Amino acid sequence: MRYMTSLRFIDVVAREGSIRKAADKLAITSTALNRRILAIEDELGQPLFERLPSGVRLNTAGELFIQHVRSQFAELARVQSQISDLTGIRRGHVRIASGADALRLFLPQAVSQYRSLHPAVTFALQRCYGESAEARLQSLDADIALIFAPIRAAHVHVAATVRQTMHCVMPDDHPLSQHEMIRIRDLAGHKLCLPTSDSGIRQLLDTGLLRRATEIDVVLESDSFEFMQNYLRFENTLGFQIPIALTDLSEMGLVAIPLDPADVAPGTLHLCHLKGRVLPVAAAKFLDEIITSLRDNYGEAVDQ
Amino acid sequence: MRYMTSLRFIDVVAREGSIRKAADKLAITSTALNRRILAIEDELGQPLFERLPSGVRLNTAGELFIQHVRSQFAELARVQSQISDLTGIRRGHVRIASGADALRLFLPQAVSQYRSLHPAVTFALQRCYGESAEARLQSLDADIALIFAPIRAAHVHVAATVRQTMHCVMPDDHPLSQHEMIRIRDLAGHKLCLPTSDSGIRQLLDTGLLRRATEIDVVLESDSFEFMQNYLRFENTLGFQIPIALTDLSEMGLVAIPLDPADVAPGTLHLCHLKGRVLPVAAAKFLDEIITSLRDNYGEAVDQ
DNA sequence: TCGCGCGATGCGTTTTTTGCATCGGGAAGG
DNA sequence: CCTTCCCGATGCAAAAAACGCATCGCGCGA
Repeated sequence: MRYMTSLRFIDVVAREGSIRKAADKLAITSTALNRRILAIEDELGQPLFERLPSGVRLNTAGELFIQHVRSQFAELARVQSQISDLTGIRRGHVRIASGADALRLFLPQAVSQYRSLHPAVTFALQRCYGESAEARLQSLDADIALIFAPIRAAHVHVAATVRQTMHCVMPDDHPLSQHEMIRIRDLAGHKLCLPTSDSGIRQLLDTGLLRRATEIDVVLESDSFEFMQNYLRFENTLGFQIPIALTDLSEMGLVAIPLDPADVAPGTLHLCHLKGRVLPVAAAKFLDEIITSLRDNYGEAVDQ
Repeated sequence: MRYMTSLRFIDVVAREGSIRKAADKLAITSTALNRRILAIEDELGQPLFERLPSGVRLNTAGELFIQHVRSQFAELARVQSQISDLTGIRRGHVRIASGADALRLFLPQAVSQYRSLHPAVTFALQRCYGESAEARLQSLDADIALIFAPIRAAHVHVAATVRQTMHCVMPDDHPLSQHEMIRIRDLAGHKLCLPTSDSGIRQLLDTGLLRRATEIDVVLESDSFEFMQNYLRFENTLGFQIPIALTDLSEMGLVAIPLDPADVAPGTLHLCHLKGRVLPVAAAKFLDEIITSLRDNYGEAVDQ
């Protein structure tokens, strides 16, 4: 929308921290951009940016204003999507912030199923962990977040939760592969692959392992589940995963066995959006879909 | 704010129902206005107005959009007032929709007291009854409403309520003037002045009188409390009023005597704003003030 | 001390917006 | 049935706004 040009510009300047960099990104001259900002500050009666030698930075008023600007964008998107829905064709763009877990299989399936019904809806999937996912909701860079970690920020609304029991993944010829359930003490003497510590899985494991004070043998850390899963096939080690991230293991010669919940507490996957925000039609309906899908596939412990 | 010009224009067109009339009001030519509207419709991808021979009218998409536009204005006002508050000077404009009751004495006092503390805050007071006050909250033409009537619309949030016992107003030489409390049956044989039926007072009275099936003698109806109160001094009749609207009666030779609550149920004065809306600082603080003031002056039955 | 990168500003040019004149079409009135 | 009036839409020229270029002043780091 044309009338929002100045607002869009301000948003970019705030993100870039420099008028010249923002101007580059927007493909205009710094002159024009600078004057737009001066004009708005003038109309508002006070500056939004502090001028530093290295660029600009939002002041307190600017922080308030930029939040308003971003909510305007989100609101406009919502209204547009609502209007499009009147014609019968659902349009829109849904931005999802998710941990790597749900990006493996669950979200690809869910998104493709939704898009087969509503081809005019586009998606953006951003991989990120707990706190940064919450931040993206706040800055309106994401509509929906799937967070496998405790929710910290008060501005996040949890639309649904799913309990996820930690699983151990291993080659099917691994010594532990015949267990029905694995205890922490069983891990002693085995080689482990762990996710990096920003992952919710790792945080749960750390809590469990620490409590049991078990001597463990970590041979590898990675933030890529795919890498770790493939690595297990070459070195006979143990990986960890939650159900939502479990792909079809058997054809890779792998098995997943639950850890005893008494040792490692089940984690909780949260479906969230920004509190107080009315989501665009497309995003709201997609959220409904995945809540239903989670309830159907990962069962019992889904709350509204 | 300049960047909102097109939106302001659209709002005026929607209200006027005609591009040419709106153009007159905005002191521009219909050409310019027309093209702005076409431009926005073009950007949005679909028309917002139906073209009638006599002018234009919002279609469904337009209704959705205009609501968005108005909420943008309200939001901007809120942010501006919040930013002004940073500098220590509270600025803003508070629009209040109220029945005639509170406009007599309570609101004049409350507003003047607030303005003595915050002279940069301006006020608009709109006299209107129940349903239309609710409509003004919805269309964002008012920030706060004082409604002496049941709340009908779901979009209205009640911030506080005050119970108001119905009083009978009469010259101090009236036969009933020595009563401690008046029953409906006492009214038989006396001449009455009643507010018009859009008033909350009248509605309460009608309920009470109907239930008692008392024969009453209505000599006069008016929507002006001031007229009625003055009229009582010339013809020895009975008027009705609630405490918040009672001015200093004794110096006019009038007295107010409560009606028995068993006969006429006490009414409820509601302080409302639009549900889900964040009020501008000035409006929010004023609301706090009058809630406190009501609690102090009209006592017991104030809820949050 | 010099050079670099930053935001601000004067000035000529380009793009956008506006106003005037006019068209086509439906509604009301003779 | 025709005329008249008022409506929104549109071509074109003038006015206004936005833009880009060149340049200034200033603080930081080499």
